[in-house]
Amino acid sequence: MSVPVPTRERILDSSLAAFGLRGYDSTSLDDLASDLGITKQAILYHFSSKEHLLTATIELAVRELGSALAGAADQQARGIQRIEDLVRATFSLAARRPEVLGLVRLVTRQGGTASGELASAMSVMLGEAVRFVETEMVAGRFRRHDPRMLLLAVYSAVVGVATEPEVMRALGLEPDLRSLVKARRETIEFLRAALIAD
Amino acid sequence: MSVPVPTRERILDSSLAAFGLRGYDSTSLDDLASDLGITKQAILYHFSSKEHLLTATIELAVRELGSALAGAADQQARGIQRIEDLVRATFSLAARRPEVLGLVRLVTRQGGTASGELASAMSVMLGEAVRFVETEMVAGRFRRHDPRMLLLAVYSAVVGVATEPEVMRALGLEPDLRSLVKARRETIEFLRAALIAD
DNA sequence: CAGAAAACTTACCAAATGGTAAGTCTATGT
DNA sequence: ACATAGACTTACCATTTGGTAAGTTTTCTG
Repeated sequence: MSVPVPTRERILDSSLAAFGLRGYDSTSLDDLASDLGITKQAILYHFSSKEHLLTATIELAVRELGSALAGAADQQARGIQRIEDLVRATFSLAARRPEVLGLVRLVTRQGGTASGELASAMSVMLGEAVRFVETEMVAGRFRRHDPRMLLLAVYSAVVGVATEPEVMRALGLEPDLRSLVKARRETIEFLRAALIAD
Repeated sequence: MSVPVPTRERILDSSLAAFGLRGYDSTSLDDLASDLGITKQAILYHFSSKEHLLTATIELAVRELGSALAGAADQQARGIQRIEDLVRATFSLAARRPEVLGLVRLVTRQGGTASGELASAMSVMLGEAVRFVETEMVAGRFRRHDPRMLLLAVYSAVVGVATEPEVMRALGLEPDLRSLVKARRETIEFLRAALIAD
C-alpha cells in the first residue's frame, strides 16, 4: 500500500527535473503546476516565490549529489580505484537522474543569488578532492600536476561526457545506456592513462 | 575614420553575447534593443522573429568558431602538436569571446529547432577530428582508444575548463587571464599524458 | 528633384508570467 | 459540535514578452 507522496515533495521533484533539464527561465510555474495536476498557487503556497523554489530545488540536488557520491566512494580506496568509484557513481547518477547534474551545471554557470549554498557545498567536496589528489601525488601514485587544475580537467571531462548527449549524437553515438557504459569505461581508461605515474 | 557598423551586425554581436552568456529565454528582445539604443521593432525589422535571430546568431557563432580553429590548426602538424594548437585556439577563443563557446554549448545542450546547422557543422569538424585521431593511432603516436569516445572526453575537458569560471572559483582559482593561461598549460599536459603512446 | 525602397519609430495587442487576495474544503484537536 | 489551522482553488492583477500595423525619416536612384 503506497503512501501518497506529499505535494511539497512532488513539486520539488518536478522542478528539479524541469530546472535541471530545461533551465530556470524556460520553466514557468504554470507549466510545473499543470504537469502536477495542481494550480500555480498551490506551488506558491509551499514556496513563497519562484526564486525560493529554486533555492529549495538546489538544496535537494545538493543532497542527491552528495549522497550519490558519498555512497559510492569507499573511504579506504586509494589511487585510481577511488577515482574510478567516483566516476562510476557520477555516470550512474547521470544515467538515472540527468537532471541533478544538469541543475548543478546550470547553477555553476549562472551563479545567481541562490547558488551560494551549492557553491559552498561544492567547495567542501572539491577541497576534500584536492587533498586526496595531493596525497596520491606525494605517495607517487599519481603524476605531478597542479591538483586544482587536474581536478578541473577531470571534473569537466566526466560531467561533460555524462551530460552532453548532443555532442555524442554529433559524433555518431546514440546516447543510450550501452553507449553511456562504454563512455564510462573509456573515460576511466582516459583518466587512468593521464593520472597513473609510470 | 571609422566606418559606422551596420545595425544588423550590431544586433548579431549583441545577441551572440546575450544568448551565449545568459541564455535564450533569459534574453528579451527589449533588453537587446535598449542595450543597442534602438527599439525592439528595429530588431524585428532585420530578423522576422526571435527564433530567426537565434538562427542567424548561431550561424555567426559557427563562423567564428570555424575560423578560430581553422586559423590555428596547421594542417601539416602531426600528433600532439596539432592537438596543442587546437587547445590553444580554443582557450584563446574562450578568453577573447567566451560567448561563442557559451552559445555552442547552449545549443548542443538544448538541441532545439535552430540547432540543425550547428549540429551539422560540428559533425563535419568532429568527423575530421575522428579521422585525424585514427591516423595518429594507426601511426602509433597516440594510445589506442575508441576515437569518438576519446574526442568526447577531450572536447568535454577543454570546453569545460575553458567555460566553467564558477567551478574555477569553487576551486579557489580566480578566472583571470593568468589562471586561464595556467589552465591551458595544465590541460595540454593532461592531454599529453593521456594521449601519447609510450 | 521626384519617388521609391530601406531603415527605422510610435502605437498597439494578445498571451504568458510571477504574484496577491480571498474564499473553500478538510482534517484535527477540544 | 465547533473553532482552527493546513492545503489548497478561484479570481484577479501588473508587467513582460514576442509580434503586428501603420506611420515617419533617411538613403539611394533615375
